[in-house]
Amino acid sequence: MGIDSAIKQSKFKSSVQKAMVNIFYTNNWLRDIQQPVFKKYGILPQHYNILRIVNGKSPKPVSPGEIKEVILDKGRDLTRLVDKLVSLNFLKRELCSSNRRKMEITITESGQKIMNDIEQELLSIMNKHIQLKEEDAIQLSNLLDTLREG
Amino acid sequence: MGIDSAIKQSKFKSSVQKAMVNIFYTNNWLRDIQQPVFKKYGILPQHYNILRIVNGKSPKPVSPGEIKEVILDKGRDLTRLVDKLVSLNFLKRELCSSNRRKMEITITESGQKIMNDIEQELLSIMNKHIQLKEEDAIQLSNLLDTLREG
DNA sequence: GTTCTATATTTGTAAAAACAACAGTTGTTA
DNA sequence: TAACAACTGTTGTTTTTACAAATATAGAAC
Repeated sequence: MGIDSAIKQSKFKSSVQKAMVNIFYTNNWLRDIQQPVFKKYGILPQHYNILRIVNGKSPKPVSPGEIKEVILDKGRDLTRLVDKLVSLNFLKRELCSSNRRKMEITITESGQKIMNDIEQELLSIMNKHIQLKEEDAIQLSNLLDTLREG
Repeated sequence: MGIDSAIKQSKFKSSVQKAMVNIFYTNNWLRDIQQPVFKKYGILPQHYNILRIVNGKSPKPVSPGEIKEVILDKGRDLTRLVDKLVSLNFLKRELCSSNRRKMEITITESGQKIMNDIEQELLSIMNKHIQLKEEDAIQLSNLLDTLREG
């Protein structure tokens, strides 16, 4: 369903305006599809995002500041997001010995396991809902990059 | 900046995966640009969204249920979002006389004024940050529509 | 008219996000 | 080495969201 009929609006101020609304709408659409997976594992998308970042550097430790740099949704409350993952035993948090302002965050075995499980489920559910040709996906990504170049 | 360097990740499972991450990232990027405008007027994007919907039908009244159908971010707490707009005197809420389960929501003059003011500021700030060719914007929108067709 | 189901919105509550203020550590410089 | 600024992360508070349960009306079946 095109964006026009999805939100029952046929007039946009411009094509750029329309594309922007479409990005918001598609973002929410994707989020709603993924939500059940995260819910099943009792965490939020942001938690998963953090697990991926820490896992990506494993076995090297990562600090909250380094996570903040690359996390998709900036400006989140890292401390309490990590708190939860620590309490679930998916992450470990220790004081950095060389710089005692920093924390060293590492992923645990069960953290890696749950991350892989979620990743598989996400891929599977996405494959069910999205049929986008390779070339279209590449072009979409390029256009989004272009949009942000301004 | 391409999505790869923006989130410092060079490996994606697939082009579709990469495009999805790019949608999330771009969505947040857009939201962060618009945020100061909404903040200046003391409301949230969702409030603005509601104002636009009600204004679009004006002078015909709209019910919460009808708003829910077309709002960009579904499943929000319409009642309390409208509460705030009513308390700010941007919307009026009255019982529908023919169906007393329904509420009739209409926009006030100051609601229309603030909506137009915000719209202008958003267009202006977006023009500053986004330079996307007409044809690219159209194609982007089409690709997003295609993605959701699955 | 009574009961049952569907509709339309509101309320209660716990979780999460936003935002600012805070505290400890390090580096610099006089 | 004392004073001060910059860095790193945490805490406190208020607002918003998510989700389930509740209210109230309407329409249908009997």
